[in-house]
Amino acid sequence: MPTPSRTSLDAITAAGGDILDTRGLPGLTMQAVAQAVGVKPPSLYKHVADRDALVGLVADAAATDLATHLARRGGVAGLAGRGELAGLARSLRAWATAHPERFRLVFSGHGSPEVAAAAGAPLLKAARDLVGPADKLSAARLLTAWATGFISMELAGAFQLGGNVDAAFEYGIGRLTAALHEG
Amino acid sequence: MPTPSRTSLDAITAAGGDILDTRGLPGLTMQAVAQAVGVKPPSLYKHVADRDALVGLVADAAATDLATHLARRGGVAGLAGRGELAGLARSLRAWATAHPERFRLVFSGHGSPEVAAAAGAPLLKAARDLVGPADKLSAARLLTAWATGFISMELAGAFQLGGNVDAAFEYGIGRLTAALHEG
DNA sequence: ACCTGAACACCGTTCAAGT
DNA sequence: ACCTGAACACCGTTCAAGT
Repeated sequence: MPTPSRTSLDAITAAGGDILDTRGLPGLTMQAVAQAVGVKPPSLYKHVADRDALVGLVADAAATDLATHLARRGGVAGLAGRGELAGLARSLRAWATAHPERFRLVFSGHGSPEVAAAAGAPLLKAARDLVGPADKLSAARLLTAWATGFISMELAGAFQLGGNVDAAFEYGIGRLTAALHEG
Repeated sequence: MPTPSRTSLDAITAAGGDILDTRGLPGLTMQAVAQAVGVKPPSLYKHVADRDALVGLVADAAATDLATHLARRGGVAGLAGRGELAGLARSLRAWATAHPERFRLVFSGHGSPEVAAAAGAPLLKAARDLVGPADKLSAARLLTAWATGFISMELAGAFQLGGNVDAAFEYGIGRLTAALHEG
């Protein structure tokens, strides 16, 4: 007699995201997720291959959330060129500050490359407006690498030497957008 | 009757580094390290508080290794200003490529902030030569954030969109050093 | 067709007992 | 003073048995 699923991939993914936020990646265990969706751990294997696959699902969901966050911000501002890139960088940092564990997971390589690439689309578009199609990929990578590196170091507590971290972020935005604008 | 230690912190740290290289951070277990130094797992707790502390030791050893690698390269080249920063960035990437797991660990926040800061000293010096003392901290952070972000994405396989990754790295060096030089 | 209990291998950690 | 065996809690995963 076929029994309807007592849980679902969506429920599992959502519960995984909540657990990631509150207990970090080490706390994202099969047991914790199973309990959150009201099922015993072995049942999860009917929906997911193993823990790695579950972590990948949570990573992809976070990347998609980030993508819509970036796309919305870009649309609202409607600025072209230099200001658009700056806005995207600030928007990325704001999202990372609100969801530090999700940010770390998105850029850790646990998700699918396709989903991660989709999240970078707004950046690619803004980069093309600034430097033209020939250099847009390199320019987008320059800004993405800097922003994710800066935010990762900030989240890891690597900015112990003092100084204003907000100011350092704005300094980077200013120098980078100026450097790209000239090219 | 006092018994001389059958192992040591140095041996434990060195074995931890080897295991990290070959089996990654998940493979860096108390059991694996104990076996490598010829001891049973409970004995490690006479030398180390817990696994987190052991991981921290390995991270600090890696950061120190990176620091000497960067300092040596800087000394050999002997270039001032713009070329020095570019050389340091390439040197960082070369070290990361040779020891990807150690690189990831160094910038993951598991080590002590003091040791990590010491590794950044050559960069701080090169930045001061280029932009002056007022902006040296922001400038060093700009280059460090970009380089670590770029390399992290490269190691995570985030550069799926094609294009020449080496060329993108050189593009970043060129734009960044130019932007800092003008300031 | 999905869920469960029981089981196994593995891991971190504690502690009393050895030398 | 350091090392060990035994033990405990926890985790991922498999599988036969339930409904």
